[in-house]
Amino acid sequence: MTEPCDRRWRRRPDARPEEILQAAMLTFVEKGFAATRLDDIAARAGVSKGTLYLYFDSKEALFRAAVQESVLPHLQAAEALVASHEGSAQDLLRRLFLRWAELLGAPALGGLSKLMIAEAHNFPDTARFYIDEVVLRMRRVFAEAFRRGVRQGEFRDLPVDLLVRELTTPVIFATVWTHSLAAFDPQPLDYPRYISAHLDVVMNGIRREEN
Amino acid sequence: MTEPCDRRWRRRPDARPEEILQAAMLTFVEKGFAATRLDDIAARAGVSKGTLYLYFDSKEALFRAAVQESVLPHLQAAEALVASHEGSAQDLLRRLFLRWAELLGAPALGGLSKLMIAEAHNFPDTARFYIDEVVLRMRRVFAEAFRRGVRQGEFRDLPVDLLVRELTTPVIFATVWTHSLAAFDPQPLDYPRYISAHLDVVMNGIRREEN
Amino acid sequence: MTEPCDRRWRRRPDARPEEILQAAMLTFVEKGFAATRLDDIAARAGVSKGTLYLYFDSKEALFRAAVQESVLPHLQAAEALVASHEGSAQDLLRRLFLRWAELLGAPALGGLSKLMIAEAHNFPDTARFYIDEVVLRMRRVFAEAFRRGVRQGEFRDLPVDLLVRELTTPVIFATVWTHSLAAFDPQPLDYPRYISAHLDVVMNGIRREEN
Amino acid sequence: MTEPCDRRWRRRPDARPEEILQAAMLTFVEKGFAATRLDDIAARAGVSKGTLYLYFDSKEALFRAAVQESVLPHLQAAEALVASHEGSAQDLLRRLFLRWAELLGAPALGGLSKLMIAEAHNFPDTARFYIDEVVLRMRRVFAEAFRRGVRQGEFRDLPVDLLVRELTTPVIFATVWTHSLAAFDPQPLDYPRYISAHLDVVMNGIRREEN
DNA sequence: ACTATCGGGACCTCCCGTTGAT
DNA sequence: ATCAACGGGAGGTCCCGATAGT
Repeated sequence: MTEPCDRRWRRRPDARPEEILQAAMLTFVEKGFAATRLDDIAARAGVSKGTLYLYFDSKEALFRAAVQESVLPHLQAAEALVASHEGSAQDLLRRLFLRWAELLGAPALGGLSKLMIAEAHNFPDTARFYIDEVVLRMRRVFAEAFRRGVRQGEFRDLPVDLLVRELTTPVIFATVWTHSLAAFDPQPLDYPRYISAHLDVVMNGIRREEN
Repeated sequence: MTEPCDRRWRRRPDARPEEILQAAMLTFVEKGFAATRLDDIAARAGVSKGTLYLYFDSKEALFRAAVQESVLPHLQAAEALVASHEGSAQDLLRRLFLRWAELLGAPALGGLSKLMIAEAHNFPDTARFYIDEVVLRMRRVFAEAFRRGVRQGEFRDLPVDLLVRELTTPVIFATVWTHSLAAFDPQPLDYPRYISAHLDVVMNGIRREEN
Repeated sequence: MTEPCDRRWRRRPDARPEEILQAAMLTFVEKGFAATRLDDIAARAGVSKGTLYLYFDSKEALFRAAVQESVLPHLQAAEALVASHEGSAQDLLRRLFLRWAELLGAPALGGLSKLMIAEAHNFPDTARFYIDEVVLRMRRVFAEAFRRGVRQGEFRDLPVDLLVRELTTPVIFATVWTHSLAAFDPQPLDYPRYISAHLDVVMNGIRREEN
Repeated sequence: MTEPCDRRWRRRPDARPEEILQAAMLTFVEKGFAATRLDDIAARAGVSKGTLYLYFDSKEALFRAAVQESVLPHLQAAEALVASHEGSAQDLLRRLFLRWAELLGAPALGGLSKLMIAEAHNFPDTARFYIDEVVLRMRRVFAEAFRRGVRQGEFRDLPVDLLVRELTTPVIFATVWTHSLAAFDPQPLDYPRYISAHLDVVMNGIRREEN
């Protein structure tokens, strides 16, 4: 009966913080912390500048919240996948990697690496959090998948730390590049093909030759 | 009457712009464009803020000049090396790569990649310049060295573009990481060993098997 | 169906404005007009900020109402006492003074002097009201008591205006001091004793010597 | 030769801080801390708002500096007068009192009492400083003059603390009143006459009857 | 009547670019 | 050429008053 569309604003009971965080993350990724104005974030979130302060104490608090909220859910999902997976380690590693690479391909999460690289020096606390709770945690997830493959006789017994880096670093760099200089690069990167090729190389390199 | 040339305490006016550019580059790399204040740069260069405006029209002009001045000389040196080199392509490629990697290991130049990645969106013109006059130009230098090796029968005939990327990308990413999140990473990267190992892998992969 | 009158947990709506005014006065006295936030008042009154606007049009209207409401009832009581008193003028003056001093000793009314002194410049209309309807009216009450004593032969025939000031000024200042700097004064003021002593001095000074 | 008057601004090498403090004190006294805008102070001092931050870190720092700078010189002068005075204690006390009362009659210093009374609750640290370094210090100066009179047989041996309060309190209150509600009081106070009369009463009350 | 939520705007703070002066 | 001092203005922060909804 009622037509709420005409009202100047409607209450969005619980979606507001997430919408704001999403808008904040996108803008921080694009411009960096110092260059983004709260007006930008507010406009993108469709709210007023003052509204931001109903949910976050300061620009910096908003920054920290955006970083944390954008990664933690996916990390838990990745850990859950490793814990619940039954079957070959090869399959687990493939699924883990492809899902992770797909997430990093999306703007919000993909730009996060670039953002943290750019702002690490200005926000050491957040950088520490990012290293400890995102980078190292993700490395542990992949390492566990690797080790499981070794235990099950699928993979060769290689140094896990180096393997994890070998697997993840190119993806992260491709993501960073995509969200920064790729727009000006006349020799663009075909991300999906790149991901797929890289995965094949690594999987081929670690598979145990069964003769 | 006065002989200013001999006095140690007298800075040669000619050196001023370079000192300022050096200070600017270091500060921009650390904090990013928006977060660095001109007073920071001036203090680091040992001059007053007003002095900056004797040599540069604005903060942005100083940014552009710092980016350009920090790379152009080395690019010319690299191109000259390729042009003047006599001997095996293997040797040329090794020298080229190691010199380049060494330059990127130094703070001023090493942070440039991180800086451009962080600010590409805010300074599209400078990003375009960086891509065209630094990235592509460097790729051409390596590509030329590759092709020479193929012509001379030292290397296999592989797709040059991919080889160049394969060779350079890990170095750039290591540099970016070093100037950003590496300070918080408990699993640090041994840069020289990493460079050396990477070079060996690539050189081994492209060398023509002579049986 | 419902019987709201008997339920203890149900605030009587009639009391709301008074509770708000009380909270407003206490907060204004503590912090001054500009430094008190409407949220402070609302929290102290146990209501939401929006509720304030059901009873008062603006922060300034609330300020004016708080000033007026906190004094007018007592002024009427004082005038009624003078009008209805039968007996000696000495007794009237004593009772008038002690009751007045006791009122000013309470936080709500005592801080009013301080508040008006602090805000007179910012609220000339309210200051004028305060002078005309509080200060001068109170002076008239005391002056009437004085004059009655003179007429009845109890007091000497002294200039009334000066006597009123002599009687009231120290009390007002003690009140102002109590609500401001007294908290930091290592030599505190014993208010009741001070009041009593002051009254005795004045009464002694004006009493007609009957020899 | 040069006509500096036409220039948009001239450097005021050392007078700037004092000019700003003077302007700040006058504005704070008029409006209180929260209601004065830095624009007001800047305009009154004839400088830009940004210039204030060349000399003071924040609005609060400017407030504290204004309070301290406006009283400390006069306190030192008062203490020096007591230390250097030769002659009767009566003369010393008269000169001390009249000079002090004259200072409090001027707007800058006179309004300070009102300002501290109004803001004591919001700035407890500054209030403590004001009590310890201004109020108590001034009381000690007067107490010393009293005691000297007692020692020299000029004054009766009365409780010094009470005498000091008896002497100073009416002046302070008159000052406070003058800078606040006096503008609206139809029965104004003749300050010089009031000061003189009050001094006579006290001097008469403490003088030793020599029969 | 009452509250949660929000828009709008003022003010403090800070920093870029300029001016007066050496 | 160099710098201290300064104007101007933009952005973060905060709060009053208004709105949607119960």
